[in-house]
Order: sequence, then structure tokens, then C-alpha cells
Amino acid sequence: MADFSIGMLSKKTGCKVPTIRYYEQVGLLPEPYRTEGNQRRYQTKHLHILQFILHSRELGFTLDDIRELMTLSKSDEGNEHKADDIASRHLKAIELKITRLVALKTELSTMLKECEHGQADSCRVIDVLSDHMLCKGTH
Amino acid sequence: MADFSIGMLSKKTGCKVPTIRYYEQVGLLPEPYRTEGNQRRYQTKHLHILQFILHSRELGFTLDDIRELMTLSKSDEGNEHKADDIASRHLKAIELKITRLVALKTELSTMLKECEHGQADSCRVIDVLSDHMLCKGTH
DNA sequence: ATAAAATCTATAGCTACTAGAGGTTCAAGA
DNA sequence: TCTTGAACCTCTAGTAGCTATAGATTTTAT
Repeated sequence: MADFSIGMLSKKTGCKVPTIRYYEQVGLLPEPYRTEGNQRRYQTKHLHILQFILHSRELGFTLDDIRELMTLSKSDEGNEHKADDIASRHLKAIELKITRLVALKTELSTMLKECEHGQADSCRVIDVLSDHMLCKGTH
Repeated sequence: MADFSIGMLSKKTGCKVPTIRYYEQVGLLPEPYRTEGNQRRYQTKHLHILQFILHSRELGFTLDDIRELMTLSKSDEGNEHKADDIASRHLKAIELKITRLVALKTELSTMLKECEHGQADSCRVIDVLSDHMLCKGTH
């Protein structure tokens, strides 16, 4: 029931202390009250909000996205579609990233395999990087 | 044969002018000579080095990686394995990123699907984000 | 009462650029 | 040759999302 310090909030959430202060500074986490000695004291509501932020971050949402999602969740009905839009937009971005990374992975593995199969002193990593033409059609 | 301006180098490579100056500033691209009026004039060697940088960046190497790769390519033999190491390390990092992104993608799609199949006003995007327990086992 | 641990603010640093201000130089046409 | 406009110059500050440091204060435990 007792309110808790920033260190406790950090332990409960796994979020580093300076990061908590940073989220407050950029307006994501509401300012808690202070002790007479000016230290922050948090309540359950702060815990929930911080968890929301952290979970959204894990899912790759930007702080701006999160800001928007939070105002949506506070305001009246009819905003679900907006939250939906933000999430779908984000999903598309992630799919694109995956596609690109898989292509990179392929190119890198090819480069490394060529290296392995050559003679000991013919590793081509640097040569391949120097020469665009050696890329196997991924760009 | 003629040496060329920064704008020309930019056109030849697709790299923006301020970015070229930035690469010079951080020591990746050697300083070219200057005209009497203090403008940069590049030669073919700069073009090749910049292409090396850009290609490595496309493959997701950091500027520090690239710096290391470039010193390796300059120095004596026996360094191929180091270049190899950098590349394999990088490949592993990419594979990890892909795994994580695929998990994210799954979680996001699930979230969005739950939203679609519910009644019109029961979109759960915000609720799911608020509650860690609703994640389907991806963390 | 004291000492250690935790907290406070403020500032600077990180990556890899990008944008802007305010001034100079170059190249081409008249 | 002169002029004009595009391209160039340097320098500073801003972006995202923190992290690290310094130096001072407060809280907690003994």
C-alpha cells in the first residue's frame, strides 16, 4: 500500500532509474509527488503506466507512438480504430524490416561461405564489400 | 579523368553531400585536395572508398566496424580471419534481430486479429498493451 | 550519531546523420 | 568581361532514446 521510491519502481519493472526520470522529463510518465527532501514517491498508477510504456517499447513502438496511444486510451470512445491504425502501420514496418534483414543475412552468409571454401589466404570479405557487382542480386 | 566536386561524388554514389562531409570529418573518407577557393576535389580512389563505406552500411555494419575493416584491408596479410570474425559476428547479430522481429510480428498480428474478430467496439489494442499477461508467450 | 546507500539536478555523450544560417566560389550565358 | 544563380564552404544545433558522470543532498540502518 505504501508509496515507493524510484529505486523500487525500477526493481518492480526492470526499467533503469535514469530511464524512469527520462520518461517523466519527456512527459510520458506523470510527475509523482515528492517527499520533504525532494525525492519522488510513486503509486500503483505509475507502475501501470510504466509497464504500458515498457511493453510498447518492447514491441518496437516509438515514444511518439506511445504518447499517441496513451492519449487515445484516455479520451472518449471511437478511437479504437486509430490505435488499430498505429498498430497495423507498425506491423507493416516490421514486416519490411524482416524482409530486408533476411536479404542481408543471405548476402552475408554467401560472402562467408565463399571465404570458407577458398584457399586459406583468399578470404574475400573485404573484396566483396569493396565491389557492389559481387552482390548476388539482393539490391 | 578530371577530378570532381562533392556534388558530382554525391551523384555518382547516391550519398548525400552532408553525409560525405561527415564521413570525412569522422575519418572514414580521406581528405581530398582543395581548389584555391577551398572547395573539395575528389579522385577515383575516393569514389571507391565511399562505395565501400556505403555498401558496408547497407549490410548494416556500424561506422566503427567499417573503420576496422578498412584498416584490415590496408595492413599486411593474415588479417582475413579478423575480417571474417567481424562479418560472422555481424551475421549472428542479424539472425538474432530477425528472430526477435518475427516474434514481435506474431504478437502484433495476434493483437490485431483479436481486434477484428471482436465486436466493433471491443478493440483490444490498448488493453493488450497495458497488460503483459496477455502476451502469448513470446517473452 | 554516523556512515552507507539511494536519491537529487544538471550537463554531456552516444550513433549516424540532417537541417539551417550566413557567407563564398564556381561555371555559364550575355 | 561581367553577372547571376547554383553549388559550395563552415559552424552550430537538432534528431531518438537513452546512458554516464559530477557533485550535492536525503534517507535508512546500525
